Amino acid sequence: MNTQGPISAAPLEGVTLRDFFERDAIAVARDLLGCHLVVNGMGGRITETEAYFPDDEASHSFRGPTKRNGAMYGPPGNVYIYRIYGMYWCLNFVCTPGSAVLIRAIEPESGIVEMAERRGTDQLTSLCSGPGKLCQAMDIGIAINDRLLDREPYALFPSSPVPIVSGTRIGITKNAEAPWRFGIQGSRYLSKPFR
DNA sequence: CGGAAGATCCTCT
DNA sequence: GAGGATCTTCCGG
Repeated sequence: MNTQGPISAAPLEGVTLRDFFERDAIAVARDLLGCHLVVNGMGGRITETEAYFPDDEASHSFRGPTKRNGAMYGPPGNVYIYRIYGMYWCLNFVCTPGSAVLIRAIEPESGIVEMAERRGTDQLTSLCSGPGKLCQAMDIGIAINDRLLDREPYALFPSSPVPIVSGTRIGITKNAEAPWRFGIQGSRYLSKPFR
């Protein structure tokens, strides 16, 4: 676990929540790997992320602000949650306006029993190994959209650098060749292996 | 105002 | 690996 404080309170060498997120989404997506995310007492170590940009056809912000993506234009460190395919939720952290990092997978650490219940499985590697799965496990939905990460029910803790692998993003058709998916090398807790 | 697409997941085969 | 579930959002007409 972390021996430092939350990113908001006891930053990595004096880095505030804003300083951490007010950067290029690729840098943030890489630096988030290994960090510990806890929501409502549930969560773990972030193992997989993806970066999205305003001039990126695959991004919800590509055509500017809408009712759905409003939270993407909130302050750095804001949370953007949206429904996908009519049945799952996805969790994002806002960087610069219209840029965000999709949290795609987590290695379960806290609240495992409750997460397993919500997911209907005891398989540790299946609890949070996908953007929809981790929201279901951690009870993340629109009720906690558009909030800052340094406030309840969120808590984010820093990490030392981890070995990183990258690849193309999952499930998109536009701008599909951009290598903006990142993961912890060798992790068993990914939505899909990197090749 | 209709319709197609969608940053997914599960269950088969 | 393919197909279905499920429904909101947003774009085009």
